[in-house]
Amino acid sequence: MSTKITLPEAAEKPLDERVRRSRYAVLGATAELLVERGLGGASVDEIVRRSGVAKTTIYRHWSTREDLLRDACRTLSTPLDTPDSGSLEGDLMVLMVRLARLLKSARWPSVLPSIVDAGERDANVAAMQAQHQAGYSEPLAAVIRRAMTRGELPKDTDAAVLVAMLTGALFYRRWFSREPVTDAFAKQVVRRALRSN
Amino acid sequence: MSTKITLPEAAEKPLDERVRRSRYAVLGATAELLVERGLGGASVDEIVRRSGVAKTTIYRHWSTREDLLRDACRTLSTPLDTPDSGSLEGDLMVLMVRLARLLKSARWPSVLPSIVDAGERDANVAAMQAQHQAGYSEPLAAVIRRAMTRGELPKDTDAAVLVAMLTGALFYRRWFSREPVTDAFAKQVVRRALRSN
DNA sequence: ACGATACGATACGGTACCGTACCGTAGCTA
DNA sequence: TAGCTACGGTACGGTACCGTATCGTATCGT
Repeated sequence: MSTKITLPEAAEKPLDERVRRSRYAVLGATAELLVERGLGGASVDEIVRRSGVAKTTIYRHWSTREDLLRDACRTLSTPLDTPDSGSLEGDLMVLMVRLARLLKSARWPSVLPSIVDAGERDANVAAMQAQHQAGYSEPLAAVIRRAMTRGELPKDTDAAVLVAMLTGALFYRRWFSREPVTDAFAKQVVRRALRSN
Repeated sequence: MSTKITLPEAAEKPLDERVRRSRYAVLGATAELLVERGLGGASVDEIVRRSGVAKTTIYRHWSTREDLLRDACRTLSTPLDTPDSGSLEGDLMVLMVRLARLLKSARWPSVLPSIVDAGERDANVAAMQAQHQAGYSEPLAAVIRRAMTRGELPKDTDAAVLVAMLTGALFYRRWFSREPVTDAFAKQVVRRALRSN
């Protein structure tokens, strides 16, 4: 009857040390493999080799390979918080430069194409990925909305269009044209997006 | 000594009818599979099943699976020509709407994520893909350059930035945010990109 | 009509992969 | 310290895949 946490059973158990170790090693190795070789390269046998954990044990913790990959993916994303520099241009500069750097260095971007590809033919993956993507576009949308209430942007501005142009420009360079994504480029995009608004 | 065509041996031979049929069937089935299931789904065995051509025969014409996939990919792209409506906005509207429709209907976009993913870990694929991508961005760049000589855009405009924002906005919606890519959206992007220039 | 050549069918070797069964052993917690 | 529980190793069944070998047959061009 304790009304502590009626949500899921978050951290209920003390948790056997061996379990903790195994899970940690497996998730770590899986994340590495995802980054290096994408979804297709993260085979269970390879995870066994790299983590040093027996296949039997892996299947004691995750009932299927996909379960494991899902869990491992969650460890890869880098959250993006919402700045408040006082001006729209300032906020966008910060966010876009941060995004540009994430695209060059972070682990998630190197897995993303696999996910997008899988999503092309699997609605569950697509939904999960779109939701994850929203985590990155939301800060941009937030500073844009704030600028609208401030009067920095016209009230009828379509935030989604602006977000697509900003984020899209970076993504386009990273994966499609394969040109470098520099800080300077990110800043140019912001300046052009804000011309006379 | 006939100076007809000194280039490669384009269409030199009469070509056995059986060969023509086999190649045609195999390339067709492969293209279908690429569109439906991506690179990974186009296995040789499946191509055999769908084309009705024996595996032996396939390997008589292509020495490896990758050779075959390369050939099949070439049949999938839809060329984009350069319009001349008289104004930059008109040209961009035409191009962007055309691109938006291609993204919804054409065959190539459904294979592209596979290619991008492969390119992430294979420089050859990456180069091929970037070159292919240039085929789509070049018309945009062309009308932009023309507008600069006309004085519709300042001389110091960076065409690459503009191209990335325009194309990127569409691609972003198609693959990352997974929101619809409508004609109206494409037009909004163009209008916003040209604000006060 | 005939000879060269392309074809189909089948079988195979080798690899990689997923997931399970079994069994003996190590390590944690109480 | 005693017993529960997680672990490692191996072996396995089943599938999918690539590419080759072999051999008899059909079809094309001349």
